[in-house]
Amino acid sequence: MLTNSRLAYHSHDHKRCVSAALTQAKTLCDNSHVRLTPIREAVLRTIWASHRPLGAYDIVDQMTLSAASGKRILAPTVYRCIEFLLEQGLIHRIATLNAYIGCPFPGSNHSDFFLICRECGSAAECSADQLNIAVEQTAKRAHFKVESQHIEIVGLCPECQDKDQQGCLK
Amino acid sequence: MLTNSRLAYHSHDHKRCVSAALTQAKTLCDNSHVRLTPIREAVLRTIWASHRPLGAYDIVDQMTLSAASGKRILAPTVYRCIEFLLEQGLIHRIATLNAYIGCPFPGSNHSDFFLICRECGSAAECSADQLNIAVEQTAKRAHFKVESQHIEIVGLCPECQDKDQQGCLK
DNA sequence: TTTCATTATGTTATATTATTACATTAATAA
DNA sequence: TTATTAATGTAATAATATAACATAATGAAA
Repeated sequence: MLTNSRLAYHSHDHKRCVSAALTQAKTLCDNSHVRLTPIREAVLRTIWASHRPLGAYDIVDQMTLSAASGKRILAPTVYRCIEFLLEQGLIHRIATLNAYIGCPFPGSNHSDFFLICRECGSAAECSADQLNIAVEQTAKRAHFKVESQHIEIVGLCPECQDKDQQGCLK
Repeated sequence: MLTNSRLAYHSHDHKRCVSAALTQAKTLCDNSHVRLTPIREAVLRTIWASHRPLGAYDIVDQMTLSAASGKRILAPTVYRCIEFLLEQGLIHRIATLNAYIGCPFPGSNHSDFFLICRECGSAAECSADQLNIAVEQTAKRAHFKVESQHIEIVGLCPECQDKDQQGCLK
């Protein structure tokens, strides 16, 4: 099983996540002969600021903040970058949240399986053959031909389970 | 496995789907001591007009059309009914489409597993233990505690596969 | 039944998310 | 260079969803 759950839910050197994501992005875009422009890279970097899915207008705000001398990045620009990054498989849309998250293993086989912590907001991605097979078999019994799948799980990540045990939540 | 895929994807006497849904809704609301008011029932009926997920403003438009003498039903009213029906498990939100669909087996165990045909737009719901187990096990390997799940599959329903074979699509 | 409290709906305004249309600039190819 | 295509800037607006507050309907208690 492929997953970034260790990183997503525990404190770690996040700079390494970001640089790994950017390196992979550059390689993939090179190979696909598409351009990872400075703005697209900046959007990707903004989304990778944490393991929490980020809304489109959060990205707009963040980028406006971090841009030199308050240069405004407007919604259509951000949406165009999001569209590009989705097409290249570098980010995913978390549909139940209308939010976007970086893909930790772009280019690899995907389950499009997300574990979203309702408490801390962090989301991990997993890819598991067993799950894909179960989806395929269940669909098959309905004579349905699967082309893409999207699975969102909401619950508690390991850290927030601990806090919950200790009565630290709510 | 529980599914309404036969009905969802093939021509059938849809009036029976609607009346079954309304009967179940009344029973469930009675048992839960909540009120299925005329407006809530009308929204449920509108959503059940087909097996295709319906957007909130589609519901607004449909209801305005079918209401006597063009009485306008406004967005907040519809959203409040949607909220109620979601809470009672009588409808589901298809997150990737921002749209709503009737639940064919409210009150039963759920997988929240939807098979959405990209061609005809119809969606079937399935509930399969095998799938729930696969989700649970995959989450477990990430030490994640599942509280709710939502699975959307996009592809081709049986009828549209046939049409595709015959070259009738695109 | 009357009164009170609660729940549901009506109405206006507005917040949030996403896209269209068109102008301008930058990158690539002939 | 020049032509072509791709990317970005900008203003306006569409589509989806909610807030705030007024009014009406319902159910429970006196």
